[in-house]
Amino acid sequence: MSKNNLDSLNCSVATALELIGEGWTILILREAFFGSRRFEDFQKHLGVARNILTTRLNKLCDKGILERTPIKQGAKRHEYKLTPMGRDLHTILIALTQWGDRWLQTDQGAPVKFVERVTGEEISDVTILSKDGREIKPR
Amino acid sequence: MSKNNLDSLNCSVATALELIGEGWTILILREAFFGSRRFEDFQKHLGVARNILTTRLNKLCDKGILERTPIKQGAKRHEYKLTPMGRDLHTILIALTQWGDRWLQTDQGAPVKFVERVTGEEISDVTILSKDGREIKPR
DNA sequence: AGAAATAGTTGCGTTTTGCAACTATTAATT
DNA sequence: AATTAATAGTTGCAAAACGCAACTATTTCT
Repeated sequence: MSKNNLDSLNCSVATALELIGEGWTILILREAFFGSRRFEDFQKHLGVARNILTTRLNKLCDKGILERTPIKQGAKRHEYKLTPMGRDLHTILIALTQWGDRWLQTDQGAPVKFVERVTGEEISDVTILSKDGREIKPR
Repeated sequence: MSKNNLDSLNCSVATALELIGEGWTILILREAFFGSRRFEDFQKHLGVARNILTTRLNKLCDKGILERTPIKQGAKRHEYKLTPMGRDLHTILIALTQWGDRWLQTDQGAPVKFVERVTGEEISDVTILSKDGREIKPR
């Protein structure tokens, strides 16, 4: 997939995919949402090759989706945290998860449920709403 | 990205990405939502290499996201159409588009707006709702 | 100080992509 | 019906991306 081709499509989806469409990137972001912060966390949970993880984390930081901050003040080691731009990817992650749960049989059902932190209630399916709040179906 | 690795994560996101996470696949699906049906439509609009397009369309058909149907009854040539499983990807496409529009500067603003067919009204941002309809923010 | 943990880097083989030319079949034109 | 153009791939080869395992360099812990 040549960068030039995608650019020339001049489309938000194409541009977004240049940032988060490479292999492992979305899974790395999912791990970040689930609380992973450090290189070894991501590596152990995902089993991704270390050199690939390095390049993905670097790119995500460069593009402002993750940020590197010291583990504690004065420390030399750093951790990778979602920026607001990164946290805003939650709709994509949840839409992906729910689509997967609806259409792809896994052996053990839906292994992860999203619940509200405050109430502990499960969230509902992602829906596309019109500006006045009615649900919209495709086409 | 080894298939084995992803499988062992046993996660809807990982499984979903095995189907739609390869290069060009999501853009092909976007074209399908925009009305492309035939091989040359996809190829011309995206500029994707023809051999890649072949393998992606085959996989999407194999997995039930697209289906091949004769262009008209009795015709030898076929077209690629979204199945219900494919149409249900609209949340992911819209979430991606809206994230891109919010965070990625393109030279000419948001080039595509999603509108309701019936009313012509623009749709609102994708939000994650709790089961009783309140909006939920990440964390 | 010494040992263990952490965070990468490096080299190399494999796989996936991209490109362009070529082929085969179907549909349109005369 | 024969010829031409359009459509839908296929093939071979070069370039880029990925995967693996071993190695290195810092930090942190004891």
